[in-house]
Amino acid sequence: MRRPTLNDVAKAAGVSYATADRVLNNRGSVSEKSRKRVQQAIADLGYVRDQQAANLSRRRQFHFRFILPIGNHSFFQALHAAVAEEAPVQRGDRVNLSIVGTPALDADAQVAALDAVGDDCDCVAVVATRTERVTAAIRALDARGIGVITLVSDAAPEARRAYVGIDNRTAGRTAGRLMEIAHGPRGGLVLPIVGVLQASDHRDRLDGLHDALAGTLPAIEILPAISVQDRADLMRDMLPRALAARPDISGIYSIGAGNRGLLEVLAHHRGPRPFTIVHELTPVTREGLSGGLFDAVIDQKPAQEVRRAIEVMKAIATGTAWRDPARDITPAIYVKENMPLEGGSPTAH
Amino acid sequence: MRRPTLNDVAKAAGVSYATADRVLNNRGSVSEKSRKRVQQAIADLGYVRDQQAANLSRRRQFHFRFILPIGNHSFFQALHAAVAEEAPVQRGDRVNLSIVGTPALDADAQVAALDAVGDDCDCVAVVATRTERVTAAIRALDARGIGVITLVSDAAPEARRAYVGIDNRTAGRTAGRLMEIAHGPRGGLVLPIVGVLQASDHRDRLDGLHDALAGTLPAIEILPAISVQDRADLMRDMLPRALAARPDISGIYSIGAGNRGLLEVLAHHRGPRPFTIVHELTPVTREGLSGGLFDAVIDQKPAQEVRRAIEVMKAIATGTAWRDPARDITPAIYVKENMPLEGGSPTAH
DNA sequence: GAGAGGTTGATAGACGTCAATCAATTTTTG
DNA sequence: CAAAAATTGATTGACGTCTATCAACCTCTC
Repeated sequence: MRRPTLNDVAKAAGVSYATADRVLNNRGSVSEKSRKRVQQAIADLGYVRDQQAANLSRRRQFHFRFILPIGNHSFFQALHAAVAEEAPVQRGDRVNLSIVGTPALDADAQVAALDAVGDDCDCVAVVATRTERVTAAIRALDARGIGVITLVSDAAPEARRAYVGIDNRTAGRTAGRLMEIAHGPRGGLVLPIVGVLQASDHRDRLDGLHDALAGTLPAIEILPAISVQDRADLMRDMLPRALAARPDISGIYSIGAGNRGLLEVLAHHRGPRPFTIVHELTPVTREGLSGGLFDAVIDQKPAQEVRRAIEVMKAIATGTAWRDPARDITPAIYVKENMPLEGGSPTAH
Repeated sequence: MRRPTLNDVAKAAGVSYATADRVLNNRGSVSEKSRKRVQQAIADLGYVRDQQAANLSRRRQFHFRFILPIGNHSFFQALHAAVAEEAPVQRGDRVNLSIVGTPALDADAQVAALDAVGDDCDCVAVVATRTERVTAAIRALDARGIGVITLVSDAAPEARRAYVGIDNRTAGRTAGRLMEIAHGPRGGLVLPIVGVLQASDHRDRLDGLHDALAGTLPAIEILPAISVQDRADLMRDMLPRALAARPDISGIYSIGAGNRGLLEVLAHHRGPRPFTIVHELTPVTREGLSGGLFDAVIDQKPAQEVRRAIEVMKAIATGTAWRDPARDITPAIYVKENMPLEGGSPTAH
């Protein structure tokens, strides 16, 4: 009934504990014969190393660092909160999380944060911009034996060990598909709103939108994107003019932040309301959904991403295999009805 | 740098290890003064019990049993596969999973499986039908000190410790919202297809659909549901007649299984294709999405549910708090574009 | 057949916690 | 104030693995 220990394996193989250990952790020298017998015994008994005892004995502590943008975007705040919420839980499992904030979009700050990572750190997760310097800093860390994964935005695909986050082009295509569904057999005109077009994730989403709507018949046209710098005030300023200029706008795809402004503009909008898709489930976008001013939210589920990132980092640190995060991290679609409950604290018992 | 141990706490509190231990695990008798000082020291040092060492010492093994329906539905197979896939991973963490299959919808078999659970089992997850007998069996297990959670279908809400799965009424409402989006300013006629209406989850989804479409203007009407017993052959048989009887059907909501048949019927359907929503991401529904015959899939992400279930069971077994699963388990909406990649094996390195 | 090198067995002390025991001390009670 | 009860300290042996050391053995080679 009890699960087999390495001692059981050794007995079954007819060798000493020491030899079984040498095979398991391949150290020392072992004859081919003994190796075979031990491996056979492991297979026969279905032995699985007790990770917890192993970690204890190795006095293995994991130290993972998250380098996250700071800013007043709710999304970054949610990401930050997700990491902070995991920290105490993970501590009980010998995993220590630390967070360093950098100003959003500031590559130099990101590089500095990467360079500042100490040698006691096992793995780093960074939300970075795609820059030569950042790539170099990631490579430098890797050379020091510290794996780096990218989070949310896949900067430095050549240097990072893994990327945990959605594919933004896919997200844009998804938005396009929803637009198409909403337009049905009619044509239409979609206004994309970005933060800055230089941001690769915004560009990717926009490209995805174009992918999805290319060749729809009757045509759903896409206006040139307006850029509001992720700021609600600019949204309040620029969007009404865009809407006035083209009263036939039938869809809005808000690619970045500043959705508080979008919400207000839509609330005062006269005439048929454009079908509106926004990104990230935040207090504002929740409000938009439940109030019926936003129709769909495309979300990347930051809490889930953080948990996934920790899993991958553990795998990297222990040298075990991991599942490709791209497999299960896809943009989620929320409408009013399937929006998850907010917050919620642990249920006692 | 090193994280504090209980020994450090004891020293800081100026008491012996034994006393600190008595406070931590509240056993034995401790004076109020000592208790205060130890708790203060715990807070000061930020001590967190090392779960892994604790489990090791307690020689704590968890045994969790999954009682799952067997059947040729891809969804059940996916659920089964998800548990099987987690098993070896969890073993390394002292968690042993076992699976027992029961014929779908067979309450007696479920009761038998519940009754057969041994005392070495710490917690049970069951996909059960809602029946008095099942509820009684769950209560009996609980009385023996074995917690039971329900999975996928919330049978026995009064007796189970937790429910891990989507709210089916919410799922139905979500489908209704998508129908509304797809119909835009036009009215329409939706045909719901259920397995058996007696199944409470199917009934809930249908109710949800009615919730969401009640009062739409212009009206989206809902036909009486046809029942295909979750069988593709009945689907092939009954659906074409239903479609022929009402050529103005503009939407199909397939609530249960048998979608292979639906796919074939739609492939041969003449005239404008109804907007089609199905449940569960399976090989068939994937095929339907990518081929453009299905428009949306509502999925409950069985793999994620299984992981969540294990987390909750661990919490129940250790007596710690858990987050309400309802918080993050909501029906997912997939369209062609955001459908996750299938399968995928671990990535080495 | 002596020495070198490869292989094996036995053993021991961590790691942090649990669970238990026993003696010593303090506090409470009658 | 003595006896009883409550509290405390000190210690010990698990749990399963890691890591290291040392002696013993085997198989070559020169």
